[in-house]
Amino acid sequence: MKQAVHLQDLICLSLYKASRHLIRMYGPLLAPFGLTYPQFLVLQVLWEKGASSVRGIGDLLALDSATLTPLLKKLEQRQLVTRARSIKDERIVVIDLTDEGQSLKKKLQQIPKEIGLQCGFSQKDVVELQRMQGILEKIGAK
Amino acid sequence: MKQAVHLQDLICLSLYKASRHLIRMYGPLLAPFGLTYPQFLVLQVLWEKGASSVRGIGDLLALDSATLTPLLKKLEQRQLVTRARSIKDERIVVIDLTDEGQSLKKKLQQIPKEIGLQCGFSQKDVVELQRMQGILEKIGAK
DNA sequence: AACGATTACATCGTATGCGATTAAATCGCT
DNA sequence: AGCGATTTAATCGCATACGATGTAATCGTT
Repeated sequence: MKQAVHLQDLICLSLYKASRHLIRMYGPLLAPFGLTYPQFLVLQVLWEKGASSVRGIGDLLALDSATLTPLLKKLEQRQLVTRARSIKDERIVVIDLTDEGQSLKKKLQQIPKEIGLQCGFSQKDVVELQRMQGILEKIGAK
Repeated sequence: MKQAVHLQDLICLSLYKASRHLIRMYGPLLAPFGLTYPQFLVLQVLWEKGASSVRGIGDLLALDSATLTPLLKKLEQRQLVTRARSIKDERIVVIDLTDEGQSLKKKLQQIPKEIGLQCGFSQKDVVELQRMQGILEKIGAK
């Protein structure tokens, strides 16, 4: 009953630092395209899933409309996506890629691998990190 | 040369989601004390290390003065910490706990364990997570 | 049909994060 | 001692995050 919790808030602090560090690594690679990491993630969703609702994007990224709506408006202003109310259900706003947004896929899609290299992970690290994924997904499962 | 990078931005997205999810879990536990997670982290540093410079805190949490200065001013207004220029080196601002800040330690220190329980990690998960730590620290090593 | 509950977004307020820049103090080297 | 380089904080601008709230559309039941 003695053990003080040290700067090992262990898991959470490590995740917090590692997450921000990786996002910072993305910065310089995305800046030439005028994009941020969350914006890149939204594009990634659209490249993979096609037209999606705000909710659909938010479910995949664990972000709500308070964060996504302003972000999506910026992507719309950049002409990378379109925003339109669904006809079948007026509550839903459908986000879709413009040609320009679609065309970015080829230019940006190798960035994650780039980051992986910069991290200098060993083969073993990669295995660990992938096993870790399962556990992290569990955390995200609410 | 074919493999598209799917929503497995793998590592980074998982970290990003897991980190935010854990921080969200802290929210309700810290709110009664009027604290946020980053503020709690700063207090944790001070509880463990004692009086520290802004830089010293920032090194441990990977945050710079642009983030810490406003945050520390808030903690100062709450009377939880003091801010004072060092006499030996006027560049340095020394942050120290007030009695009130010190006294919060007992009340807040069990929160991380609380979170751990809520996550429902198995014994095995914990081992994995700790092994993961080493890898994550490597990421944070710039 | 009608109406309370639910769902999907949008908006507001507050609190981070961080790149870039500035200002002041200290260091190092000659 | 003198001065350019470095170090430490603070400031600015912009882009998230998220709890709380508001609003309109749709759903479920009666």
